[in-house]
Amino acid sequence: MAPTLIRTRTRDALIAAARSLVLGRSYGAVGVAEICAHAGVKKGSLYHFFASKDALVLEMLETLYRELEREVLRPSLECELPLRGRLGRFVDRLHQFEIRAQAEVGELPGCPFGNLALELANWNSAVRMAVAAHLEALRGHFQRAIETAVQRGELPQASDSARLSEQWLAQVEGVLLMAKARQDADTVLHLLPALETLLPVRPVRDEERGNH
Amino acid sequence: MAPTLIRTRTRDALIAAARSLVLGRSYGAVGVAEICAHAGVKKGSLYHFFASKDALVLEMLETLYRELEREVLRPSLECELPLRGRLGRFVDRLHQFEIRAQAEVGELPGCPFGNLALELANWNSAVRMAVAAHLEALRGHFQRAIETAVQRGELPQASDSARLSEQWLAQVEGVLLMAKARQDADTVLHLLPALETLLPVRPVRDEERGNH
DNA sequence: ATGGTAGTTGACCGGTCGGTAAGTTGGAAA
DNA sequence: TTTCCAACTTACCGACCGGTCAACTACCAT
Repeated sequence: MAPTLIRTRTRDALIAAARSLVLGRSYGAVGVAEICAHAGVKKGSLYHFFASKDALVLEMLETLYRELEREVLRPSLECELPLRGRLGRFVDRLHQFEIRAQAEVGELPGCPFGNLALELANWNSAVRMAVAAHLEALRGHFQRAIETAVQRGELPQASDSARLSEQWLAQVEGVLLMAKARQDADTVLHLLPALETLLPVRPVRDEERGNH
Repeated sequence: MAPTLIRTRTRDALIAAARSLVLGRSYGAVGVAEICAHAGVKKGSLYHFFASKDALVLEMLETLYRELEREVLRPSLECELPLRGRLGRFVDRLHQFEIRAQAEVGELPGCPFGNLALELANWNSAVRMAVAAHLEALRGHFQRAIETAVQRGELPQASDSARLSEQWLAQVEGVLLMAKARQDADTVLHLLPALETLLPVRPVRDEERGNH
């Protein structure tokens, strides 16, 4: 009933088209004409619903991040497992996310936020700032998972959760960059488990684990 | 005397301009008109020396990679120090490379090859293939450094140098992505030492080192 | 002096870019 | 039935894209 909940068919089609095309290529390599054609809509309609190409991409990124949180981040990093188990789930969910996106979009997208952060670095735009904010939010998920593990005694009390989360983010972005460059989702499975190695203690043997 | 050694002033200026602009922004965001203006040359001259924008960028990348090898890779990864020392030098040289580029170009470039690999992924062009080749060459430097360390007994004989070099490359690319997104060269110093952590043994204490 | 040639120039090409605005349509409220 | 407005279409804009081309200049070998 709330008017803002009425999502027009055209509006959704435009967001979906922008998502498919921008994830498959890049921001600059996709034009509004192509987005409209892919959505089965004329250009004028795009500018009826969105103030600009930027505004459309901005909203697409918003929905994309929410989906990433719902299907990858929360089910893995916030579950009840110990940290290593959560990491395993994260790698697996991320792998499946890439595979699904590859099937839908036609190209393996890597990390859409990392991609745009690189492409739009030194470009003053609202998109650039939103992308940076999403990357920071992603890092926040990592940091909270680490802090939870510290509280549970799985990691030393002195662990620097801020720096560790940054190193995790760097590793994730680097692995996704290589996966996209190679168009190979399995690269995620092969390289991302190294996230464990970045932790301040070696992989904990079962008999060693517990409060210390 | 050899005719091919006569590098015209114009030619060099075009390569330098392409380097400065493409590193500062991206491939798609820089046009030939802008490159020519930055080089103080008219567009016709560009197409006298280069067959296309692609050909110019291709040659720019070639010289850039040679410089990277000369000033970063070889002095660090191929020196006589133990692996940890070589890694420290690598981090430091890379940090200085970013700072110098930031001073010359105006923007922190991150890894030019990683940037282009992302931007041109799923784009069939000669530039894309050259970029992939340069990334693979970079990984080769890492792998050789690791294999040398194995031969010297600094790492276990069973070390998987191919996979380790891939994880290093991912970490380097990820850190440079974040450094570029933040336009902060110190990010390299803060995050890249994690390369050590990816090695199959914990940081070796001095009294522990030696053949095993 | 003369012809050849590498370098340079400016005008120009078709195509595409993001964006605009006037006009048409259809359905719900009055 | 009339009015009104959101949804949508069509035609168009100026700017810029990578690239072409014929003409011109400067210099060098003959």
